[in-house]
Amino acid sequence: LSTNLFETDEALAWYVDVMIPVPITGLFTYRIPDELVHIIKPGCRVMVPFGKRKLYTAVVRKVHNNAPEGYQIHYIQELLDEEPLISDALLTYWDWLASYYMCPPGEVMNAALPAGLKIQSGTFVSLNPEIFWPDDQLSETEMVLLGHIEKKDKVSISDLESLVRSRSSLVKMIKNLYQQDLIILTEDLMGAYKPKTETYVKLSETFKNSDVAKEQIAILSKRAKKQYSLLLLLLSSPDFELNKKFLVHEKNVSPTTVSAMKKKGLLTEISKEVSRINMRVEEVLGIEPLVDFQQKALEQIRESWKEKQMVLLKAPTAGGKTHIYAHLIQEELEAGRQVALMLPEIALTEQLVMRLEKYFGDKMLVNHARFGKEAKTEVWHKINSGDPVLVVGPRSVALLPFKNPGLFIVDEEHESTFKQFDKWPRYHGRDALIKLASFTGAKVLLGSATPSIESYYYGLSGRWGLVSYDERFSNATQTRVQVVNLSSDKKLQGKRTFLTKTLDEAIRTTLANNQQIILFQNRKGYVPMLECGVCHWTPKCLNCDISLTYYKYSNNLRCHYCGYSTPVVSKCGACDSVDMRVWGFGTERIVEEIQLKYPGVNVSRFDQDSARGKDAYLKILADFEEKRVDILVGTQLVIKGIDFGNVGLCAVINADQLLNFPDYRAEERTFQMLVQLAGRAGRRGDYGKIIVQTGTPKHPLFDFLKDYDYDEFAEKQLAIRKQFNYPPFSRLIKITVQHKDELMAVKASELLSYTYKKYLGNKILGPEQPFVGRIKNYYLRNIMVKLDPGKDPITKIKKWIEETSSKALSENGFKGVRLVFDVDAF
DNA sequence: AGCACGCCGACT
DNA sequence: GTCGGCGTGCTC
Repeated sequence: LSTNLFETDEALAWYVDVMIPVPITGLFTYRIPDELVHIIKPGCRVMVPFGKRKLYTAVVRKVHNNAPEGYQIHYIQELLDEEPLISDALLTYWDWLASYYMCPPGEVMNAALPAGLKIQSGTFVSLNPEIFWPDDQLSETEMVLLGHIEKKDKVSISDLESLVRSRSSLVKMIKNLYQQDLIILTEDLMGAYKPKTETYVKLSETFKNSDVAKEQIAILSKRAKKQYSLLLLLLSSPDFELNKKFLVHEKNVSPTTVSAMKKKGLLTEISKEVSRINMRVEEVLGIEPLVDFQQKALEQIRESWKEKQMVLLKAPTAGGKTHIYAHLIQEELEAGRQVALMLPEIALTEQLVMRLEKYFGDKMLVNHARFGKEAKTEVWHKINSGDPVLVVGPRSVALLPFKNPGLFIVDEEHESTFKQFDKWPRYHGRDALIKLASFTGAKVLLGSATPSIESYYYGLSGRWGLVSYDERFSNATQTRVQVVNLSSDKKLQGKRTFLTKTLDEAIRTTLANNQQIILFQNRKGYVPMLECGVCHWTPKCLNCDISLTYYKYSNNLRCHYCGYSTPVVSKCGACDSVDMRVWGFGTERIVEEIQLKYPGVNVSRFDQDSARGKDAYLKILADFEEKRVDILVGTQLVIKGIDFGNVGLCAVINADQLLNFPDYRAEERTFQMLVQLAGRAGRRGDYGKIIVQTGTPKHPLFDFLKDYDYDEFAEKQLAIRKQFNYPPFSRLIKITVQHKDELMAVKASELLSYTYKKYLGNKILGPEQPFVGRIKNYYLRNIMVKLDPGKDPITKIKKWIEETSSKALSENGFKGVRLVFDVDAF
């Protein structure tokens, strides 16, 4: 090598900073192998060794030649993308998500990249072919393991985990087997995207010669009728090839015919990559024309977009928002731009999705959690390619790599399920999409019958466009609301039933009219708790500070926070009394009482428990739609999932549970739920009725509900929010301090609060014990940060909090403290 | 997140 | 005396 060449290379960039999908804040530096120096760019994926022997997929953020000091640097193992897969714009958006939601960047990457694009190394075990018998005696489990390895030829360590008690014992046994040379360990990559292939049958090249073709046709037409007809089929097909599966299933061609002709060299079989998405290319229907009030709204939306990027559409349930969406989507697709439609729970919006599929056919993709990892990877690639398509999906559509988006729609924008609260990144799908729109220039349309108080405020204040109408389709009528006082009904005083006289009569009348009924109770299980009639002792979860819910069907007690379950107790744990009483009503108990009270009536339950499994919810809904069920009892699922016409009565068993929820959004959420529930009744012609049972019938919320006066309700709410400085007038960050030791949780949270207050003063509230003070054996304390969006440097403060928290804890000797930041917490 | 090291209680 | 639990620290 000449000295010159060496010097040239020396001047080039030799290092990369990469992000790795692990929950660690910060980037990691690797050395670029010489042959890749010119090629690696930010946005490329690379394989890097990280930690003990594991290989991870990392994304390059920066290429530089500042040699790092103080640690042994490793080389990039492999380059996965010749050209950057992640665009600069997308990387900027990831950075925003990480800093806004106070989340490690690696976790954003983890959530935003589908599994098929995140290859990892894993250890695989196979039998050593040279050794047949162990030196030592092996344990029974070790023999089982060996048998399993032999059967499967090559198994990943994680596949063996199910065969043993614990992971650590598995590692021990694997080590033992390895030391005896009985097995071979290899490190292999796993998780890579695998394209789906199908077999095609193609005529051989020899047929290009028409003489050969004529000759074969002549031979086969006489002697082999089946082969002859297959030959004709292929000759009349483009490229002389056809899908084998299609031939076998649709054209009655037997595989033997194919192989016979293959033997003669007349045709070949080829494997072709096919798409997992866009499978349903059914007949595409035209979108129905809009009626006048929809048309007017559409024009107002377009008008607003001329000045403002964001438009809020407030339109009643059964007001035909979907048609307006469809027309707008159509326009964008025709202009060659991408569109996203975000829906709260895709499983419950099957009807909407099916309707849209009819309009947009193969231009529509569904990003469903139920789809496998490969299909999701294909959706990701399709969006990343910039093709003008519509993506419909839950909050995670906000993490897709849009290239040329024209429009983002968020339906039911007030829904709290758009906020991820249980894992990183704790993002709000709607808000993230709004930010993405500001990066990409896409227009945004938010739709709801009962907008979130925040959105409505932005609409009213003119920051966003606000379009609203009250018209519904002529055959849908407004439901009449009746509020029933629970505390005045004497029978209910003893808590033996949930049926007030009013509700009972309404149920009988509705059944007599051959109409269906929905009963809403936001509690699953049989009863929320058991209680000793003597000393008031209650069985509690071992791991959480919450009373166990009693399930009669499975005869056990369960914790809704950690999943702990235990056989039902018949004796009081404190005083041994056998006088255990049930307390309150869950959906199971309501179903039971309805069955007793109205014999012969078909009752069904719709909650997370009964709708478990892939198609269970579809079955429940179909039964209800086809009137095999008269009364449907359910949790929140019934207010989202039901959209058919014969419901004459909706009833809320106890609205106080919603209303008394300890957070500033309780009233807003209750109002939204009740209005939505009301929208389920009386959709086709007849007047529907809604009954709300409550202990506080004088609550002003019910007056707004009776008049369907969202505007008044929202204005009242805004006044309260302003008075107590809640969003949209402030921004909230909830910081949860968790520790296995309660005293440590208290001390750590006090230290943090004290530390924050030195800089942020009265913007810091707490620490205080949350509603459930212990979950999964971790004691919890919450600290709230209340910031002023107009004055406070919020981004800077968040960064400061992130840096200061861990520093303060380690400087004061705290160990084992877990911190969760939840920005815009619900 | 994974993984190893190291410390402590429960069994041969 | 060892096995196996999990708390702690580190990863370019």
